[in-house]
Amino acid sequence: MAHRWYGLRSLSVETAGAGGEAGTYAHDVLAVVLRITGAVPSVLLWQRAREPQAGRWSLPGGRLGPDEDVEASVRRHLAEKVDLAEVAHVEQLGVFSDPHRGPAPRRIATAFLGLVPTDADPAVPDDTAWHRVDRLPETAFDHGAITRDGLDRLRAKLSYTNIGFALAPAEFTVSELRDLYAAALGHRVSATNLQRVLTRRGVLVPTGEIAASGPAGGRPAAVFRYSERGLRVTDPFAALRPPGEPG
Amino acid sequence: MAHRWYGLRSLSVETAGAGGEAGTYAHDVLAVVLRITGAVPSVLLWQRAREPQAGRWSLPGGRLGPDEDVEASVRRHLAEKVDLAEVAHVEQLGVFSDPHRGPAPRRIATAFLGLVPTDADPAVPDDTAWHRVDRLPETAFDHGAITRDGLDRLRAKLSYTNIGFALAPAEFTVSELRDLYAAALGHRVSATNLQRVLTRRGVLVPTGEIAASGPAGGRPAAVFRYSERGLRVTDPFAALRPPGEPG
DNA sequence: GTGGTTTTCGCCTATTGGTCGAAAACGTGG
DNA sequence: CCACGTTTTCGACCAATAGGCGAAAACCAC
Repeated sequence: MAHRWYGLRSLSVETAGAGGEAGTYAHDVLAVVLRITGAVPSVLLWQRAREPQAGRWSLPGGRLGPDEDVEASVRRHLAEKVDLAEVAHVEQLGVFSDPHRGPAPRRIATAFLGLVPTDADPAVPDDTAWHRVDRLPETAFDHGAITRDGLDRLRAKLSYTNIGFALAPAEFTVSELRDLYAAALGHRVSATNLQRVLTRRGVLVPTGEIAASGPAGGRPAAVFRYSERGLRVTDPFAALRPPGEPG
Repeated sequence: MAHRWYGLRSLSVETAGAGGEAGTYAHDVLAVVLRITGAVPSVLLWQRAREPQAGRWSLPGGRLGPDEDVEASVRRHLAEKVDLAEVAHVEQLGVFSDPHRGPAPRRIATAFLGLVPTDADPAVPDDTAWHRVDRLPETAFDHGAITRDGLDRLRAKLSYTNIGFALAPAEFTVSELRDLYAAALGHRVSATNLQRVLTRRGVLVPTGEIAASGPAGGRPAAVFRYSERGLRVTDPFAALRPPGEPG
């Protein structure tokens, strides 16, 4: 029978060297913090000063503390690298647990995705910098793969949620938002379509203001904002919805 | 500065009682294994024989071993409760890490969703049984909430992926599939629409065979199967896709 | 064969998304 | 001050998807 261990205080009392008691593991939290810079997303990385992997770049994070859950922990560790108030959205990506994802002793990591609006440019410590995701430096451990997972998650959610609120400034024109989406998605985006889709879904609302016209002339653009500042799934998204309900 | 600990072999050498070395935690894997039984989904649970929470019902799972990642681990533990060959799909749900989700010493859990087709009726140990999700017994720890998370994930994915392949038999009629979807989603489903949507997406293909007609007469139904036995996202699902590409 | 039952298929409509081009509203330079 | 380029906005049109409904098809039982 299995599960005998459950509820036992200590199955094994041998001390497994410096790695902690057998069957327990250090648990880390990591954050893929993304921000649109110019025409591409960038990720927040810090450079390791010492072994292992000295000189390589790591995702922000740290060890899970005894009195916090993983989300509280990642927020605590993030606060050491950026102003938490600038991180507009945080969600869990998943667990990375390959026994050989780093040197012994083994570490388990729960990864998160964090998003920072373009108009925020938080100060960062000396060892920390934004790196374009299309030109990542040498990353430590599996942090490159985790970064790609985070970017994939962002791209997927841009199309069926209002997650753009966490990348955009509080107010913006449709053109600015188009550039933002194009940078995040990695392909051109139609401003016409973007505006229609997002307003029809109710995620974008006009403020009524008109932006000062750009440097090269042209018709001044209307100012919009996201109707909600928390994550919401907005796609109809459900073929086979309950009969009689609107799409 | 943070992250000093990273790379240090042992930050603290004090032994934190029976809970393992300070800063390390036992890591469990848990599985929400669902199967459509009759008109509602059921979840595989086993009844705890001893404290803590003796008599309550738990999700299958167990402790993460030193040489396996969480997915390998959950498969290994599941094999003690059901024939793994009957579990058609496994995916990660997320981490549950509330410091008070169970009695001390603290345990972290990575939860998975597992799906078993209706035509499989795997033998289970004496302490283990299927329970309708609308009539859950008293569950241990946070396993009730985790079960709900698993069910939510299944319902969401039914509408925009081919995940039904993991619930349905290898071959089936549209009516059987409609009943399956209705049970999983908890509301009526139109057979007309189900067939049209799933075939247009290419997830359902007719085998060419005709099922023996049912007990009450009626036109014999065509037999279908899923075109693919692995998970694939099938919804167009991307407003704002690259220009010039088909929807 | 007649009636009841179940499945299947063809129309019709509504909604969503994509493309295109015209009109609106600005600045600039002659 | 007026023609021109530029950018934004809006409407028209088209394609694809999804839902609803009812007729036709194919079976069983009597």
